[in-house]
Amino acid sequence: MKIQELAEKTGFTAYTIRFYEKEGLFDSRHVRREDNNYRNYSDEAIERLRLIKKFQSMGCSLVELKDVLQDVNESKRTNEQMIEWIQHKISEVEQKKDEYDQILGTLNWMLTYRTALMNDPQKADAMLAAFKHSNAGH
Amino acid sequence: MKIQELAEKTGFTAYTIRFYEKEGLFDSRHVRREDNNYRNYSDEAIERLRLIKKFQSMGCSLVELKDVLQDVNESKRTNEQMIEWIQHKISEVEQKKDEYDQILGTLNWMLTYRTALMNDPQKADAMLAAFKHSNAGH
DNA sequence: GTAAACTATAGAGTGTACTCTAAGGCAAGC
DNA sequence: GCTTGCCTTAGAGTACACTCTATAGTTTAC
Repeated sequence: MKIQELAEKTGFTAYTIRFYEKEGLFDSRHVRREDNNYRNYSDEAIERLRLIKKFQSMGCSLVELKDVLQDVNESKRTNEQMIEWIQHKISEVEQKKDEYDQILGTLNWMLTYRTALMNDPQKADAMLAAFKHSNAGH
Repeated sequence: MKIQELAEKTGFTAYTIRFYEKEGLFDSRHVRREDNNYRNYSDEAIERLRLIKKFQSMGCSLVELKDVLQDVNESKRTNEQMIEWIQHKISEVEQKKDEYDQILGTLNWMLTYRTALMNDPQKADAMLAAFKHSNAGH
């Protein structure tokens, strides 16, 4: 498929897809050139972009991704290094999930507070006081 | 407390803390000036920075944060708008958590694959084949 | 066969969030 | 009183991830 089609199928712009190629995030499994020099993408390119999106959302830089997504055969890293990296990422993601639970707690507090502010100002004051008190002991 | 102390207590640099002030993320609850023009931070500044860190890790920009963290009294947004924003953020965080579960799935697959590559190459091949097959039906 | 719509490249520009430099003032220890 | 180190500011510089412009070639529809 051509670049515009890939862009539409993945939600990236054609600009971005070319940029990712320049950054070394694709190889011959994903793109080849036609006789007219147009890029021809395989279905694996879709998978690759989905994977990039996933890893990016967990805070991976493009440089890090480039390293990690390389084919096993041509990777600079040994298999042991890769396993180490994956384990590290797994614990990072698990930590992020915990953080998100904390954030949910904060957001729910804010929601309750803002709702009280409208319906029950006295309760809102009490919440604020309780919050300040809970932070007094660190 | 002075800026260096706040920096050490929160893990931000003094540069960043001043930068955040320029961006309007603090108010008189958090910083005041001494006679010598030095910034004097309250304990609330620590809380504020922790909150900034949290919200930032869920993809909030500093501009968005500025809006949201403003005191109820001087906020540009109505309470209703704030409640809407909070609810929106809550569903965003819940979605992110789901995404992270997916990523954990991917990472665990990668870990199993890489381990197999060392100990049981036949299994690794089978995994790769199964993976490609699972993507054939979208 | 020509206009519109797509493709290509190199390289410039943008937005976000820092990060640092330069030049000067203030504070604490010797 | 002087050095060392922290504080101040304005503004420059950096890193990252795009995002677009200019220019040119190719394909498609009429």
